[in-house]
Amino acid sequence: MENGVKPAKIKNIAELARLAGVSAGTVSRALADMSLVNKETRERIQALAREHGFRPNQMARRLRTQRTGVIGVVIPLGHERRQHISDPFFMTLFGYLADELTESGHDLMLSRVIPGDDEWLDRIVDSGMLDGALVIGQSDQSAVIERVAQYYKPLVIWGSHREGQVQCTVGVDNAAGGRLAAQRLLDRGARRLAFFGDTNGPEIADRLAGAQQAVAAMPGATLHDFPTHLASDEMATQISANLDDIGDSVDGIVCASDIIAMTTIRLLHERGISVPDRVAVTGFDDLPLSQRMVPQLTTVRQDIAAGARAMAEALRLRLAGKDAPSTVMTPELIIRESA
Amino acid sequence: MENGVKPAKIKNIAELARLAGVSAGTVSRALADMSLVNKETRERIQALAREHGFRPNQMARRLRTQRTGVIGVVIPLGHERRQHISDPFFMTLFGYLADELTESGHDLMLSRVIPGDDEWLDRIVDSGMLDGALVIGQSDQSAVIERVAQYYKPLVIWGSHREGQVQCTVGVDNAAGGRLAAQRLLDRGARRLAFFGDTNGPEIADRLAGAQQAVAAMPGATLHDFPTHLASDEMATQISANLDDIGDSVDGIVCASDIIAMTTIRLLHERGISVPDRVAVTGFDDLPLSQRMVPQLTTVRQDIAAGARAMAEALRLRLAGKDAPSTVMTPELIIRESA
DNA sequence: ATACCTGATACAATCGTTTGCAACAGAAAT
DNA sequence: ATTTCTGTTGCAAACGATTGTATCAGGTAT
Repeated sequence: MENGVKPAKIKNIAELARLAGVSAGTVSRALADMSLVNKETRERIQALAREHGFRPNQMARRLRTQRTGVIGVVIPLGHERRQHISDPFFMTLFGYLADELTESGHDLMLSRVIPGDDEWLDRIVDSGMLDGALVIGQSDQSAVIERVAQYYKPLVIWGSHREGQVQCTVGVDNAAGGRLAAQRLLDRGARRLAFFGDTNGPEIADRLAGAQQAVAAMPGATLHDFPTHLASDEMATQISANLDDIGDSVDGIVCASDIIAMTTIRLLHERGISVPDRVAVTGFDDLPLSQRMVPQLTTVRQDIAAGARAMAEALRLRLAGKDAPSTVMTPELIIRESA
Repeated sequence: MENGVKPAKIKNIAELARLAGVSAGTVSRALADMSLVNKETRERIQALAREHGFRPNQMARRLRTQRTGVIGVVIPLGHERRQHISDPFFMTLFGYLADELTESGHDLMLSRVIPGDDEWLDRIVDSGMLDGALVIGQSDQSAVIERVAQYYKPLVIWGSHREGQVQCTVGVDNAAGGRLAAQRLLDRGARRLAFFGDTNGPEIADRLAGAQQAVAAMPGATLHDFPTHLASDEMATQISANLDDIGDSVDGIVCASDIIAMTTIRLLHERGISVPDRVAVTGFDDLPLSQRMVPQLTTVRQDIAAGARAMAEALRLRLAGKDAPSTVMTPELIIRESA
């Protein structure tokens, strides 16, 4: 090696075995550092492997052992085809999940799915290349997820928990969150509220329902909801249209996400409408950046890091064959400047 | 099926073959929809597979075909151990990459690596489970990357291009970017500049170098650089310290990233220092959120989406055995409100 | 009647590991 | 001198697909 000449590339255990003058089985055991093989042989083989830069083929290993060490992360884009993976909420959650799971030696595989039929999730969990799967957001695919959850255990979902559900979910109480946001606006004296969000999935629908409850309990208060897409390019034009529609008739806006809130505030600012004085705005998520903007966002906090931890923990339990219940986290109102 | 009874689970091609009364090979070809097998047989087998929810094992398939359809995405955290995957710039780039590559049928596997030795990248590309790899950021690992790039072709790096480099990089001209940012501040009349960023990796070092060039060309202007970590929790306290250090002696700050700029502006705001009137601030990256904040960020745009496209394209070429050169993109100054 | 296609299917090798079981040498116990 | 361990190693069967080659029946050309 001193002259820098690379030894010929070893491509499998058999070749290394021949080189070492032992059998393939012994090499396999030696590389796994099993005490079954003599310490000297073991070290000799390991040294040889290192010298030749040999690493056992993972595909073969996984085929044989029937486990992959890979966790699938899936985002179903059922009702929102144009949404991208680059959506900040998803990316943030994904980042924390990655931090959690790579810590415990797993790899993450990302799949973005546009459900074309009812089999998309089956295809993923039956592909034979995953030890478990995480689904981010139920979109409008709750039924499919529920069906798969009945036969595939190592599956954890980010989303809303419903009574009698088989699927193991992690998420905040979205109705409570919606209530908190609307209540905050009402407490500030706002009475004519609007809701910006796409209610096709259960999560946002719950947030709207919560907001409606709060408004119903306050005599004289009204709430009007405006469908608002999440795909970033459409969002701005749609919110613009919403604001034109509203004119001066609204004094508080419950936004279904921080991104929507951020865009809304930006557009209000452009129209010379001051936030929170003329119109108060609440977000939902408490993304890291919502405290970095001006004005800082009053929002309903989902503790994304804690959520990721809960998902990882539930998955670990389920991978070990144990059962893990759903986690419903309590949302927290973070009062900053926008409402 | 009308009574909802699930047929017994088929677990491999051989069983399905027995059930269909044909050989395993025929089933394999039928599922691949090859015209070699009779149309009727083919459809019968496909129907049978669908009915039993059978899907071929991907591990076996990949072992046999020697290709995996998986692209590895690696972030080396050499000089910045505390940085998380959840870093917004990385997540944004990763999102676009995912959009690009899932489009062409690839899956993405994420690995976060804290280089403990010089073999971390070898381990990844030799693992036998990847068709190719993307490395995000060179950190202080340029030498390792360069060595691996010499023998492993389907490898594309996000980072700085240096003369004579073997590795295929995609990235902006960081020195030019640094120059643009500093020049903008000088053009507004600022003369006592500061640079916030961690110059251990080549990218940020280049940005600083560019800024220094611009300042050197302007008589009477000065530039002082302050090391600033990227890990989000440390960043704020460190910037705070920087600002204390600076006092009133600075009228323009070149920040090495949008996140640093955003945090800096926030902290200036808290101290009652108006941006851009008292101190002008530039960012770097042009993350989607930098136009959503108030004040909107004046920043040096790296077209992350275009970068992702270039990386995907270079990788596709290299997967096909062709050669692909490095791409150096021209940074663009985006003038908004902060400077 | 023989030779020659052609379309469809079966056979068997292969990908590179892991792992239960057999084998074997040398030492200790009888 | 035979038996019984004990510590190592080799052998060979999985794992579940893909794919080049052989086979074979039926039809057409000679």
